[in-house]
Amino acid sequence: MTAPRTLDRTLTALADPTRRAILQHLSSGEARVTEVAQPFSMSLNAVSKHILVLERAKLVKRRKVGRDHYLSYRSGPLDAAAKWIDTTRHFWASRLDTLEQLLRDEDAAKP
Amino acid sequence: MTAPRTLDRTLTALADPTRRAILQHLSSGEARVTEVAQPFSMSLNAVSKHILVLERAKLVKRRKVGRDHYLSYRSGPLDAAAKWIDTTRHFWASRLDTLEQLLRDEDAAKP
DNA sequence: AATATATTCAACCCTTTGGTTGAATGTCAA
DNA sequence: TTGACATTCAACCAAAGGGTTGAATATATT
Repeated sequence: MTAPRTLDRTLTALADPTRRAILQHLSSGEARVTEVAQPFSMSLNAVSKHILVLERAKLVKRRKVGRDHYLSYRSGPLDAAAKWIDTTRHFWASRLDTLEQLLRDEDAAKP
Repeated sequence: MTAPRTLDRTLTALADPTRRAILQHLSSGEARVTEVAQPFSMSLNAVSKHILVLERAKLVKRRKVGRDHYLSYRSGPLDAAAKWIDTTRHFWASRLDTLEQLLRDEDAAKP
């Protein structure tokens, strides 16, 4: 299972449009920090911070080559988050279904 | 499609263990604010605020009966988030696979 | 050696967030 | 009506988030 703190970090990282856009951009392959920052209207430093958040969440990996830092997308945490959400969702759905069934039965019993 | 702001709110709401626990609790049916707050070691007011966050994200619906507020879980946003994550994930996976394929081909072409 | 480039570090500034306490509001029950 | 209960509102606080600017570091280029 995914530790709660890990899930926190993953979801927090994903809960920001800039960071989602960064991941989007990295989906087509590695890119350097400056390249990743280029489309945004904020400072390079701001993007650098966003990248750090993604890195802490292990959604992005960094490979340093000389002065260049190559960033790449890592699928692990997103897979884990998807799995968590999905199992939780299904679990809840079945619980709610059961409840509904129960209420329906109770209704049907009323003559 | 889910509006970005909506997705932000959903993910932000989920990125907190207290709020996830609240949803967990609501999965077994409606509950009043005090009931929901009972298991936590924080003040009722703090929980009330968390509920508000869940409500803004439409993950929780409130039904007032006299002085009691009955809270219930709504599946919509979680379904949407799951769908978003999943399609994004698959899209990226295919992109990365394609890239890998490309590199493999290029490698194979080298005599 | 001097300069330009890629990136982070550090300090600062707002705003938001997650928590507190105390008072206010609305409803039920004696 | 008086008092207990369920809930929010309001003010406050400390910490975190997202942004800025300017300096520092490390590597390339000339």
